[in-house]
Amino acid sequence: MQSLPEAPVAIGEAARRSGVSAKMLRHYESLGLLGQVVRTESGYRQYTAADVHTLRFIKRCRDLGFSMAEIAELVNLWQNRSRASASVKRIAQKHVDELSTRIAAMQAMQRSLHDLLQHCHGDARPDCPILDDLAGGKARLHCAHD
Amino acid sequence: MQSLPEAPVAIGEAARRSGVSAKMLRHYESLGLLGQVVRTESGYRQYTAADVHTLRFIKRCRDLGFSMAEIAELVNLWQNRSRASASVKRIAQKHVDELSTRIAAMQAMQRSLHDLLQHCHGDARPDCPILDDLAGGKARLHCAHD
DNA sequence: ACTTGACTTTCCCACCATGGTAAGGTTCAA
DNA sequence: TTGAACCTTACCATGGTGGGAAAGTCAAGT
Repeated sequence: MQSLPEAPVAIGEAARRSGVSAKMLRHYESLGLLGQVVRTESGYRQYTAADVHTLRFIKRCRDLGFSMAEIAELVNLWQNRSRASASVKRIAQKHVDELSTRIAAMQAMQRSLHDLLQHCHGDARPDCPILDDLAGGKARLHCAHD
Repeated sequence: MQSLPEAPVAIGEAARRSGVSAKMLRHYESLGLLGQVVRTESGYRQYTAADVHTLRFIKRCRDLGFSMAEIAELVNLWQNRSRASASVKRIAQKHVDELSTRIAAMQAMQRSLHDLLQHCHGDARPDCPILDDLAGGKARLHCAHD
């Protein structure tokens, strides 16, 4: 007999329904993201449909790269009916900006490495412009545009 | 009196010259990246010019995003005169590929967030398309191209 | 010679999000 | 009743870095 969608479920089923591991469910609870999770007499956690919904919310936030601190804020705002959408937008905008910074940093790394790769013959010989550049001794490669 | 560039230096000076913190110098040593670091009678580490050079090599690798495991390989290759440049190129190419994957993932996050931001008025009202999307309840925003 | 302050040593703890494992209790169906 | 599947808590690991405590060392000034 299957439990109705509305009936509370144990942690394994909640994990399946939310796409978050059971381990993480306990962790999120310890972070206070789920409030009070009801227990059975024997101590098993009982997740309501609302809990599973919150977990899916958290999952989507994680997939978008928000930190747990940001997610805690977002969950609070989500559950606060008198929130201002500006608060949400501010968090999201800040995260976008951080992503931009990190993407730019990684692209810079990639450009440098790409240049180095182009100059390395990559055969059995020991001389290697990549190592020369990393060592910083000889003239730095800066001729990606020549 | 300043020490000559060739004279061994203590950890603080080595940190200054390499741009790596003293904390990390000890850590890198514990990872075996520097081999045997000479000590004074009283136990102070003495970094040679070659050590500082290696540290700068490591620093540059870190700046390019290589993992410590990759750096350990690169340091070994760098110090191995009979290396094949192909080995270096392989490591660098793998790293570039990993960077590409991570950049693409972050850009996907950014696109999603960008779409959400465009639909959120961001004022004092509580209704917020960002939260609606994160909650996954209402229709997902997928109209970046409309 | 003594003090002071800057430096160094080792050792332990914290981060963040996640996974693993171990030892033990619970539930349910065959 | 037994065994499988599930659950509980508690501890450890990752990776790269920082912080801090307690103690030893060094150089310069008084």
